Amino acid sequence: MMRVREDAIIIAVNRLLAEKGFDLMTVDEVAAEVGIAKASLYKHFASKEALAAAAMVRVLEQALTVVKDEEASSASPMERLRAVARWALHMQLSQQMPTLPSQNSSLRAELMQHHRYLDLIMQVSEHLGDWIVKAQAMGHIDPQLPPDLVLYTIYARACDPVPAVLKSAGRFNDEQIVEWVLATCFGGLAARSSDARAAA
Amino acid sequence: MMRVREDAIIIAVNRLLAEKGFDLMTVDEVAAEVGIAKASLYKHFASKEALAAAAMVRVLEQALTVVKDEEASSASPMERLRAVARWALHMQLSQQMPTLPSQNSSLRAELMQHHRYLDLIMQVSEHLGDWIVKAQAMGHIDPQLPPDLVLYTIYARACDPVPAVLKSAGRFNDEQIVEWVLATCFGGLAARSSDARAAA
DNA sequence: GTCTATATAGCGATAGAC
DNA sequence: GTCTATCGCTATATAGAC
Repeated sequence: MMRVREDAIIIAVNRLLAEKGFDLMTVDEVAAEVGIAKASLYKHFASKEALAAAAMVRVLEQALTVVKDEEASSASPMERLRAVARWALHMQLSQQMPTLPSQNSSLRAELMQHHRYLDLIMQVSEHLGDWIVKAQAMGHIDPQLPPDLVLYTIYARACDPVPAVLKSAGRFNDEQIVEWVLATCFGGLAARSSDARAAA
Repeated sequence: MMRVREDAIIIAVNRLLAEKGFDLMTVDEVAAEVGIAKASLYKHFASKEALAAAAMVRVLEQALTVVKDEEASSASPMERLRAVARWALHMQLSQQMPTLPSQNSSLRAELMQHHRYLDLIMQVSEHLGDWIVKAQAMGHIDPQLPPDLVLYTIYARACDPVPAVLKSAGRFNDEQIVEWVLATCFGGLAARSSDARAAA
């Protein structure tokens, strides 16, 4: 019962974080969206930062599910990385990816003490990191790039501003935007030899 | 005299925007950094949004200078694009690139009415857009990518979170970080045929 | 646990003297 | 134009009744 209510709260927080971000989201809005009083909210979560942390935990749990589904598939490490990046881009375009400002120190402090958050980040990172080194060994990911750089670059797709800008331009639908951004992320802006063949 | 004072204000705003972002920057901090009273600040700029707009105009003027320097050089369109992206990454890493939240509506509304800001954005975009189509015609930039996608992807390097994360990891210096991020932006994460040769 | 009502504080912006 | 002092508002968080 209490769990159901808290789920509703987290879903509302998630939506508002995706829509306006942490700084512009107000606790009053969250309470209004859930349909309860603000004081009741604070019976479930100690602070605004705790609300954001709970939303991040939720999306990381979803991410871990996606990761484990890929792990159980027959896809190659490179294909798995693309699949996770594709999922993150879809989440972002459908306003379901909460984005937190990396600059807000009070929020960072709370997240760094949130054990479940840290544990989930570590679990996801370990799976992705494993895929990255394997994909590099197979020659699918550039073996000269530091694995951390590859990992952060994929993580950054979750808060990439390009999809939203492309969407507001209105010339592409969500599927097309995701594929374009994936193409620039993994393929780069520069032409490849295969591009020359395709263009010819 | 008034111009000198306003320059000092804009420089302070620029630094604070780069450090904490618009929402966490307070007008009191700006006044303290400049060394004047807050009320005096408001004699020069009508609002906090106007302060941010002035900082954006300043950095866009610098960007336009970089663009025109490249235009006057003998570099190829592709090399010019790389050079501008490199400049933006250096500005970001040295805490001189003001980053504005795309979600803040009051700020967006003010910027969309700021003629000089819009004019500068347009000028820079026209130069970059010209280079992009030329680089595509020369086969240096993937001709299958929409030019707008390429433009936004390059603009996004100015607020890419990856450089700061790599820097905080502490394993690379600024020069190396810039080159790694440029490599992923233009070359992509996936291996190229030339990578296979280099790795062998 | 839920509510109404309120405490507390920070911030953007202004008044008014000099 | 600069200052001190303050207004007015909003937002986080809490008190206390039910």
